[in-house]
Amino acid sequence: MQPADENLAELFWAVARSLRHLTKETLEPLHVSPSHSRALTVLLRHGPMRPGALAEHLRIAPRSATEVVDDLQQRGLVERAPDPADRRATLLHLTPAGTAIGDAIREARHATAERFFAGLSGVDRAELARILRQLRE
Amino acid sequence: MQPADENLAELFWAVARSLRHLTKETLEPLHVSPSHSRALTVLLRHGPMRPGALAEHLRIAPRSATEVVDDLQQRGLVERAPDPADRRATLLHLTPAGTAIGDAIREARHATAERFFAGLSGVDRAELARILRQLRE
DNA sequence: CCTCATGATGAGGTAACCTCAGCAATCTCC
DNA sequence: GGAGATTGCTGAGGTTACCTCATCATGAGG
Repeated sequence: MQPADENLAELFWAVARSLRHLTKETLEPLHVSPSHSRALTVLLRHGPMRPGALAEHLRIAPRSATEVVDDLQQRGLVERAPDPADRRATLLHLTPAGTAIGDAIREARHATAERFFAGLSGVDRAELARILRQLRE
Repeated sequence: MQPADENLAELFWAVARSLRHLTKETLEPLHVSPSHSRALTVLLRHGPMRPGALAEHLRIAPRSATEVVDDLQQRGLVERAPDPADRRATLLHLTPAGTAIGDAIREARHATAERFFAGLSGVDRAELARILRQLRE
């Protein structure tokens, strides 16, 4: 029964690919790249934070977060403010425009998930969630 | 019950991330990048083909396939031969070294899948496969 | 107050893609 | 049996999303 496992992994990646494409499609009209949308989502969810913390959330190097923030700031979606607790640090916070886009991203993602998993029965969704949760450990 | 769907997508991505990391780890000792390993796998599976066909399999632009082939050829894993059927075209085929690495990749992938899905019962694996197949349409 | 750690960033690099342009070879169709 | 469009590959050059290493200011502990 070994070969089934390789197929399971392949199946998984095939599904991941569709979901990624669908998500990308949904996010396209908002004109945000995947990496930017991830950053905005983190900031929306967890509130103002330092670039270093953002990097941790995104699992990228601190230097790379700087770059993402540069882009986002240039587009007027986030702002850098001095951190009152530490004069080396800066605090990132969303501008109103950034919050708006963040909300739109959240909604778009939600709609995508809805559409993607629509073919599944309620029972199957629950099953899938249970199994995935187990795989995540 | 809407929010469950967003969680489902997130869960899915979390699991995808673990699987990707595990796979990367397993493939590391072979010193092949993900994109190279994908190309080798395709060639191993489907035999000699033109760069254009390889590009289709990998879902990348033909020009990008040329690049992958350049790297692989430089490492002595694939060779370009003229296509007897069309003098514009070239046929790619694996060298013995390329075949060896391809086999090693296949085995490593298999072992990874085995390890990753080991925590699931046989029933759950079947369930997961069934649901994923449905999502893939 | 000196040393070492930490937060951010400048400089420069890489992998894996892309488009566009150009050159052969082939195919189409009159 | 060409003229013209099409196909197959690749050179040139660009983009995205990362990376490491060096630098500079600030902060914390002996």
